[in-house]
Amino acid sequence: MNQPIKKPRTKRRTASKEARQSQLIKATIRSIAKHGLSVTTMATVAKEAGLSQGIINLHFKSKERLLEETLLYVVDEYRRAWHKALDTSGDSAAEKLGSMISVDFDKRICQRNKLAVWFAFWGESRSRLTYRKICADHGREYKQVLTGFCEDIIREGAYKIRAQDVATGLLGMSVGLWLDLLLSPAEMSPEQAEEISLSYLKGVFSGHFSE
Amino acid sequence: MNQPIKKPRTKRRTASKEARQSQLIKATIRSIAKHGLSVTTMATVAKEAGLSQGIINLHFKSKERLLEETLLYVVDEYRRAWHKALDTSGDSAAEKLGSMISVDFDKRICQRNKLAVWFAFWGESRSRLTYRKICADHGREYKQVLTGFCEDIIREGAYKIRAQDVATGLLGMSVGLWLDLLLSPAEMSPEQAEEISLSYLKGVFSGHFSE
DNA sequence: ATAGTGAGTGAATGATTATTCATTCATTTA
DNA sequence: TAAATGAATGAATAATCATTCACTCACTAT
Repeated sequence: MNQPIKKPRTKRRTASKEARQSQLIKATIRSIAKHGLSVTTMATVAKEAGLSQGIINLHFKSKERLLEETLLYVVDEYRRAWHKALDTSGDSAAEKLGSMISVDFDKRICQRNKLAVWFAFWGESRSRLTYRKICADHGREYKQVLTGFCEDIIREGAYKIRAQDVATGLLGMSVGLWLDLLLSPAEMSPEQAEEISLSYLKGVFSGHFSE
Repeated sequence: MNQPIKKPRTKRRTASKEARQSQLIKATIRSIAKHGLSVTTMATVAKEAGLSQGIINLHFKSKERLLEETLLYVVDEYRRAWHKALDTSGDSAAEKLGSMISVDFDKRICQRNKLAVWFAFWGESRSRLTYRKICADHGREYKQVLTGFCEDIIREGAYKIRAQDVATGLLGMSVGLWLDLLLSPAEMSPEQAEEISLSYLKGVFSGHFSE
């Protein structure tokens, strides 16, 4: 407190642990999107972050941990987004379902950098227990909530279909539409994708979603 | 022709170019499924094939070419499968559509090793033009055919939905269900997956698919 | 049989990469 | 102000990897 005047001639070289970790995770996301997971090295991440080689091992123990934390970050951001959407949406099951769909195609969630991370880790999941577990844990929770709303709607409308099947199909369709957004952004927009998902819901729950 | 009797004391050490290349591609598929693409090395592939280090550079110029040929192999196998299914299925658009779906969940096509390859390359596609092009070229053809049948059905049934949207949604759902088969085989079977896809078609084309 | 052909090998090479650590430097504490 | 702290650096290290190539071996043609 005794140095009120101080020219910050150079940029701050130190930052809080959390800020640096977040900075490195975001750099990892960009590196995976730009170079692919198998060409993402400590060097590409450090360069992307504008920091030095050794800093990743300082903040994360190893490259592997950095990658796990990156996956966790993306999964958790998605999880928080749909939890929040459920909190602020209308009370009916149909409205809840609709708000979950719209999160899938929210610009923040389905931006290409993030989608690249999802697909990169799915591609490695078969051989990496940790990745598979992170994805499976979230997927289980998500599908359970989705199934609950479908059950309500089916009860209300006496539809002849299994709730679990609709939930699985809906989630699956989001994954496939995400792939379109990732690989063919010229031929697919988040708005179109959301419309396609809604048309599925109109098809199976005609009494609830046909405006 | 002058040596009718010959004890093959050791295994044949030479094989035709095609046989070796096919052997190496299949070994690559197993390696990607077992170790993941980013841990698949010349050594893991050679070991999986039961051959020596140098043989990959002999038959394919580089690791990169081997990977491209592997992706092409899987894509082409899938392409041939649905072409063949269209040749042998009934004439109506609904039957054609149904037979394309059943190819997606044919044991030969959706076995986990193959699915691991699809997702591994999708994960790298953003940063590799060659992979992206191979996937996009097939995807375009597939979706075009699918859209054609949807147009026929929509015309026949006067459904209020865009053919392209159904085709995109259907293809997307297959991708998502493949992910379930890849990551959670205990909770998803090809039969269930096919049923879920069909329930989507029943929803949007109720007059054509409700038995 | 013998020479010739080319598939196949695997040790050697050079490039890349994750990790370590002695050192530097900004900031805080005394 | 001086000492202490710990964030950050980046050169050095050790490990891994793709590629090369001189050589071996199976098979064919003469």
